[in-house]
Amino acid sequence: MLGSPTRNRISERREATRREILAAAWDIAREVGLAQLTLRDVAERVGMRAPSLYTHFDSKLAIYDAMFGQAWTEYELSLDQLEAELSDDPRTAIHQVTRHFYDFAVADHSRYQLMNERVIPGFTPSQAAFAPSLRVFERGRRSVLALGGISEDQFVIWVSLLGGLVNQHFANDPHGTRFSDLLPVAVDLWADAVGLVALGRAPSPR
Amino acid sequence: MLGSPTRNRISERREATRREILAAAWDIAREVGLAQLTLRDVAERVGMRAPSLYTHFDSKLAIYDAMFGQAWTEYELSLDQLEAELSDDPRTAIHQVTRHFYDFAVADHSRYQLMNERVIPGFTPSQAAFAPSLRVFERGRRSVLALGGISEDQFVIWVSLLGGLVNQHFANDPHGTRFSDLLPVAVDLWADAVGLVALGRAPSPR
DNA sequence: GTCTATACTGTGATAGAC
DNA sequence: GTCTATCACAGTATAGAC
Repeated sequence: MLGSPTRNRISERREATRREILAAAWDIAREVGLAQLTLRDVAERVGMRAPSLYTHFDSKLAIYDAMFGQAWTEYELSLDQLEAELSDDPRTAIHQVTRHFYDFAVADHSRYQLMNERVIPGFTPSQAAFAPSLRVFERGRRSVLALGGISEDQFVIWVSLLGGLVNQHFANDPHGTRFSDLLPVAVDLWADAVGLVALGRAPSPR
Repeated sequence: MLGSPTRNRISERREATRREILAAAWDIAREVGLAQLTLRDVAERVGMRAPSLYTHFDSKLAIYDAMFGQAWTEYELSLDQLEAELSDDPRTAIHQVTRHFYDFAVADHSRYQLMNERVIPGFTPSQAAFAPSLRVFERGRRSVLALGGISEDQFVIWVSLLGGLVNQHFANDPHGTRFSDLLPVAVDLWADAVGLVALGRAPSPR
């Protein structure tokens, strides 16, 4: 019964409506800010009244939760392309991985806030929505450790540095390239300290 | 006229009431979270009704603004003691400065959110409240650059790394010491990379 | 000047008719 | 599945008592 054609058409329609709602929510979040999102605005954009959204989502936080899952899934998918282009040279590779994350983060402030900051009062991602986030972290961890000679501590420090630079960007130069320009400098600083070599030469002396 | 005794007593009373309101606001923020603060709760704690707060503050955001100024002023004052205790050894000194900021940040999540993250929808600090924050930054900048051989870029990278570690703490281990333990490791990594010597020995090889 | 009572607006959320 | 009506609770503007 669950697999009957009728049942499928209905659940497909439901899924499409959910996606429509989420797309509207993203649009509004980008326009007015993640926290300024209101259910009435979202409903209006999809041609509904606010209470009707409760047919598709349990609460406003459930909408944020689905958006959280979408954002991390989107990033997870982007990793496939990154890994296909990844250089054999460890020094070049860490620059690539860092740049990839940084550019994704900086491209959409609302998305970054939802993914990595807890800006929404009361919001904590559900286990289901958190899953892609965990996978991404593990994948990044393996990528970086695979560069050779990197300790767990050094990996966490790299993560912290990268997150710190993104925060500095949004706090102090959200429309400029100051921290984007600083990114390779920071990566080299870290790579020098952990002794990450470039192919064919010794760790660069600074 | 402005300096008459009556005028002073009145303005002193006003100031005391403002401080009382802010103290109540801090208490509630620590209990229920910075963003969950409501004017009715604040008013109740000081024995008023919510609208009465508007005699002393223009808006809820004005209360956050005053709290922002208080927090940075508090940190600014704490720097006097730090600088009195500061070691002559550059390597030891950077550990002290870093630890001082980290411990202050981690001691009060609401305070840190207000000072360094933009968690309150619509809140941007006023120029007046921002002044102590700018002074602290300049003072920190001068302290670090005075250690010798540090570039502006390297200073900004230190700031980013420090902020990143605090964020990681609140996001992933808010009640533990994981990132506190990692702090000296991160500082040494940075100090090694920028060639910050310890007194009487060469930059430590890693 | 200080505080209160009242009320207006906008929010997320629920109940029940269709 | 979507609507209307309504609720509870925010921040806050206003008028007026003291």
